[in-house]
Amino acid sequence: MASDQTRSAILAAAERLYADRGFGDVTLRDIVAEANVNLAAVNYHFGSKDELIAELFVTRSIQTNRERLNELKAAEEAGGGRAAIEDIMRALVGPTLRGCLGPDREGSTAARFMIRASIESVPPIRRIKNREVDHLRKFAAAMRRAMPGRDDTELYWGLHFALAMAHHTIREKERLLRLSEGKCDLDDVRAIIDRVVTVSVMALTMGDVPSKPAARPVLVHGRLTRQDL
Amino acid sequence: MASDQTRSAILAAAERLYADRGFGDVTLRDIVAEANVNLAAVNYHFGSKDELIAELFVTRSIQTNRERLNELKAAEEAGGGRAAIEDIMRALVGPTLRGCLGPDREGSTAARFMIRASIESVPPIRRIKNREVDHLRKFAAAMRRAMPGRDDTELYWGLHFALAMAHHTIREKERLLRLSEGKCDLDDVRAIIDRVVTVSVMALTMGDVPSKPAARPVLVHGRLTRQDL
DNA sequence: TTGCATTTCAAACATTTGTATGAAACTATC
DNA sequence: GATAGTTTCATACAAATGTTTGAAATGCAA
Repeated sequence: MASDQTRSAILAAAERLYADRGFGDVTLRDIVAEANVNLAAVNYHFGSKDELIAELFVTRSIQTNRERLNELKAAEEAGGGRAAIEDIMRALVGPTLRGCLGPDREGSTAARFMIRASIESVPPIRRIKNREVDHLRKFAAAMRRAMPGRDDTELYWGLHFALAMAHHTIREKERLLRLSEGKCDLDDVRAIIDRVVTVSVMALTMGDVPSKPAARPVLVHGRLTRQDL
Repeated sequence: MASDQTRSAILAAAERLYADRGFGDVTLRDIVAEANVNLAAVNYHFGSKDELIAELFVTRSIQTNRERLNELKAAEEAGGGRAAIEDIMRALVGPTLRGCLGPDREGSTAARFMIRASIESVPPIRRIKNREVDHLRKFAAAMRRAMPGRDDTELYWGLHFALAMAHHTIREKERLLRLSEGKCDLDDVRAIIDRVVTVSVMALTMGDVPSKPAARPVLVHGRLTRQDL
């Protein structure tokens, strides 16, 4: 068997098993059994179990981050170098939410894996997440351009809350579903993104002159209307 | 040694070690060494390692939940049976945030333990968290009374987002601190609670007639002013 | 004290786990 | 087809871990 096939088989099997049963319950022996390869193959190809997990997570993270930056770039080009704050937030939370939620994603191994990675927090994944700060700074910079003069602190809190809503929705979607007795539609990803973006923008602009209704973000961009919520 | 002393010593040592080093890195042998008791004492007094962890978490959870319900009750009594939505949200996120953040809490074992429990997600703790839905329903009910006529879906999303911001702030406080280069003050718990409450109420009321500026939550209750944000 | 229940203790158990080894099989190049 | 490099494989290793055991110690009531 060609070397790449074994590598790929391990990656695929590992992602599937981790997605289904979580990191705590899956051993290397489970993985190699699922992949139909020898136990030693994991250490031969990846060095260690942790490096295997890291590679799985890095691969998916890079995909998401690339999508985010693509969306951000597109929004900035469309706005002539300065994107609207709403579009920036959309670029931030959209890829993550689309990647993990939605009816078609139910069967997606990648989606389930990323949800697991979000819920459980194993050392190799935590190490990678810690490097995410550099990536987020690009969004902070874009936000600063979109809202010049605004205090940086407000900006960071807005960014933080946007990620909070997105990740918590992914993490706790089962609980929200149970709490709301199915009333909250976790499959309508577009609506969820709109919702998160709207609240994020509200949080970011809440210091704005309250006497001018036109300054309200929901109205400014016109994309979000009441029925979207 | 009296039986209770051993039990207490194990609980205290376990909470301290879990708080400092996380669930993944602490073994029963570490705990009994720290507590100066015999290895078998854990299984004798608690049955299993998981039951020990469960007892630790349940104890702290009950404290938080009780504080939440007390605040809710106080708010409802003050409002003549119907609490203001802002106070309900404050009762929801206040105890958790106060319990885990703040300069004085830095050295608190309980606080660090709960942060760990929020970050890592071990099976016994996950099982307990799943039962939290019943507790949250009481807040959903209070919210329903505070905002009659509003669609339940909106209400659940608001509740969900409030918890999202609170828990994510606890979980990711280090990252937010690093991202903002210390600009976000994670020690000013009162300000953080105000912030989370304000955004939550905004999220809950954002469907309200946008043409009437007076309907904006920040202005309605008057307690939150611009300098709070 | 005697007797009974509770608690402590040292030691062993029984797995499970990731990793290492060294030979065998395979592949590609000359 | 011989050789060198790569990959696979069965097996062993070594260490860690939660749990159990049965005896010893302790506490307590009669």
